Amino acid sequence: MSNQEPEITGCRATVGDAPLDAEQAVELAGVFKALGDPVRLRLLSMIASREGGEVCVCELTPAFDLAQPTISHHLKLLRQAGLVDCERRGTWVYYWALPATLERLTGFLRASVNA
Amino acid sequence: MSNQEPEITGCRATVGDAPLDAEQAVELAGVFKALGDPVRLRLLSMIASREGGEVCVCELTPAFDLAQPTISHHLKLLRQAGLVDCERRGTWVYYWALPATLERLTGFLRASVNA
DNA sequence: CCGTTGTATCGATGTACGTCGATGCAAGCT
DNA sequence: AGCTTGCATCGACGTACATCGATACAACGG
Repeated sequence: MSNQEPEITGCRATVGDAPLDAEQAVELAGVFKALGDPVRLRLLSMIASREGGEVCVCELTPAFDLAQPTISHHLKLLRQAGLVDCERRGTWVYYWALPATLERLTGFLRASVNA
Repeated sequence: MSNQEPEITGCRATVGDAPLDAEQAVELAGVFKALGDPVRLRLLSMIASREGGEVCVCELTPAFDLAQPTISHHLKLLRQAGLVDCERRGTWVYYWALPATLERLTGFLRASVNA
């Protein structure tokens, strides 16, 4: 449970301002890769769009035509990317989005729109 | 040359507002996947950050410790994702960024920050 | 305590992807 | 024409990834 890998070095990288150095590119690409799957994108969307900010896994799993371990695996990747975190409360596990990571992505993308 | 696959159905999908439907998720995930590689991210960054908006491939290729076909391959994936386009002018090929696709990504991500 | 339910992990399998050398093609030069 | 240079495509190879069934673990209920 709780966050795992990334702990991304805090700095605003942008597409438009200056070319990314190799290290930042690896970190950012890891997050984008986590979003590069339709199932994970829908999972994140379901989690982030929820009023209250939390969703029970028991609500996420049946929303897809996939086996339970597959959903669990995708949730793990979202966790490792720093996009969501979770907590067990009694029988169920609840997930919520971590806006900081999403902000890093928008910060990177935004600058290119004006470039 | 010129754009290839996506022609993404124009509509603003967001993480925060409502869960993505399956079809939109596939389209968006395809673009995110294109950004899910450090080399492609740096390529896009180099292209988008360029004053004038265009970069010659002859300038991109030597910036990496990779074979020329590899860079060409990554540029092709960026093209297929609708993130860049290119044109041959004489001997050289020039690439530029397509802001519309990037805007679609920021539009999707932005809403979750407030959620 | 034992069965049941919710979730994560493990191991296997097929497919997708990053990388490369070899080759092809286009444009300029001599 | 022939040579050279810039870039794309092809085919092959190794690795990473999405998916699954089986299993393990955690919490609750009888």
